[in-house]
Amino acid sequence: MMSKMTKFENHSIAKLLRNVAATYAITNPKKFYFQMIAYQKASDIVEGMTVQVYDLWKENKIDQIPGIGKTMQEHLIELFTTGKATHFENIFKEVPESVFILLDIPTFGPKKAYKLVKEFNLINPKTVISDVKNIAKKGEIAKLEGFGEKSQTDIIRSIDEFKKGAGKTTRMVLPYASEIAEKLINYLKENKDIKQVNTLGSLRRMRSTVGDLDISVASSNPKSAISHFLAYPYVSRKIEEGPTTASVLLNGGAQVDLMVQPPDAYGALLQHFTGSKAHNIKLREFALKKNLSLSEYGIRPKTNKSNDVAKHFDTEEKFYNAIGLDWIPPELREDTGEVEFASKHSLPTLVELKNIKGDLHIHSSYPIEPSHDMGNSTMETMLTLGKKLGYEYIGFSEHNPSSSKHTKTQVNTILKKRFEFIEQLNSSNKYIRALSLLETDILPSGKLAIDGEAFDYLDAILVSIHSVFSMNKKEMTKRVLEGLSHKKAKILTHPTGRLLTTRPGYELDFDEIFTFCKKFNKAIEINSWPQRLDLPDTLVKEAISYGVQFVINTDSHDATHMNLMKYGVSVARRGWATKHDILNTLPYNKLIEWIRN
DNA sequence: GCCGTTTTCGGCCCGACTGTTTTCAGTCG
Repeated sequence: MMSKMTKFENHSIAKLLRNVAATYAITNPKKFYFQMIAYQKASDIVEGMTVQVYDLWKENKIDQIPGIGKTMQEHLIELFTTGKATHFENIFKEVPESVFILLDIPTFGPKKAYKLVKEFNLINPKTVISDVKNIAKKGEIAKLEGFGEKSQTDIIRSIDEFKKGAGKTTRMVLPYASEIAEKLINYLKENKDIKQVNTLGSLRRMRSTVGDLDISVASSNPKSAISHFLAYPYVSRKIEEGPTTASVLLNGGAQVDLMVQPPDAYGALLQHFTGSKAHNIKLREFALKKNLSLSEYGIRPKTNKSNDVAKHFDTEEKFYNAIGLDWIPPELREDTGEVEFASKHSLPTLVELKNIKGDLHIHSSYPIEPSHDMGNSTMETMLTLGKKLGYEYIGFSEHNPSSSKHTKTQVNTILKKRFEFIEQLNSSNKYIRALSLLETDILPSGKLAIDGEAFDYLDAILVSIHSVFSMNKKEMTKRVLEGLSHKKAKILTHPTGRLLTTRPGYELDFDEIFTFCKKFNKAIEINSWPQRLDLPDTLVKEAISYGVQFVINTDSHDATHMNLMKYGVSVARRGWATKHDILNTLPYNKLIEWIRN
């Protein structure tokens, strides 16, 4: 089962499309130049999607992916239907499979990979990587035209680093990347020549996972800024160094790219390296229609003479305004319509961390004898921190008491005692309200893990899937909707069940889920836990189009986790959510109306 | 191969850095 699933996952489809582009690059790059670009672009798009192309096809929505036109759709449909795409198989005949294996190694592109495979006849895909390394060690590669001693040692090092896991496809979860970046930024700020430091790239756009760390620096003395950067104690190796850029590998394996510009031209730099690539291409095409050419240096008129000096901008706002656009929040820069909205001055006002008035998914250390993991911090500690964060309410949502280890009467007794304890907390604390909630398992049957009297001690429940992930889409959707049907079930937590970099998620029919939630006034959770960030941003955007509302929660199991809220907010922002889409931006009296109705 | 506020034909973002060259090709973002 797994092998078939894997074959149709986005990552595999992206790799397939990338291989098509590579084949064109090898066989006839002049004739197939624009096909090559089109396939590479399509590959990037698929790699970045959080919805599965395969699912879109099953829902008859495969024609809704920008960058994948009629021809590619036909090939993919053939692939999904029959297991192979004839056109792709035919063109792959021109290139040994081992070439595609080498493409996963950083610094290996189509030309280099093909040349090595061809010259040394390395046609075994299972051994090709070690074969290349052995040949390099023997000194054979340096003898080839276009290669030399330096590139030969670079090849050996690239392979070694790749084997250690520093590949093109390894990504870090956002909060982890943010932490590494913050340390580096604090270090960079120690230098007098560095006026301003920013995160760029997917880190600034707050994507759920981040590949390289991109950092920009405003400085009138780039040389000093770059040498300070290269002297960072945690650098394991310099990758490259130029007058305005430098790249290094850190000890932990993360790559950092640094860009420097003087303060008066800093706006264009920020814009360019924040990306995304697709956003920048859209932006430049938009500007070209106004006869303007954009680059990381600024804006110049599009003429045949290349000696025009680019007009500089100190801020990003001025850069966007100069081409007739409103400033676009980084989270929206994915080429999903933001340029059109900015040109019509109709971008949404995105929800912000400061709009959040409470957190409804908190696991305290209250002895509830739960079915799953329990929290580390007391309710009192978490309420105190909640007040510090400016919250009006905290919802305690421990896992339901384990049903295998307790009788119904015991469960009722535990929940009753907990309810009285929470009431007592509320009577002695007028600054922040505590709600009695419960993260309740939806059992494979669709039944909830508690019933009857237990509900009398709960303001509402959050429902979730914690077992038997392998059900098919239809069964799983039925299971979730049945659980969500209970009058007190108000929030569906971490709806896809994905764990970033670990496991995909279970299958759900989100058309049905969203329609149901809208009809019965149920909310969907945006879970801020670093490995979850679930519901994913693209599904958030889709849910909003159904009119579904959200609650952004941290799923804290410790008081320190309560600070993760900003990452959940970033998911909402990437899904184009305003504060009106987020229920826990409501003040307590409004929120409790929704909870109780 | 994709796409549409000059277009269903005729365009397709813009530049940095490295290594191998002696003016450029390859890779990357």
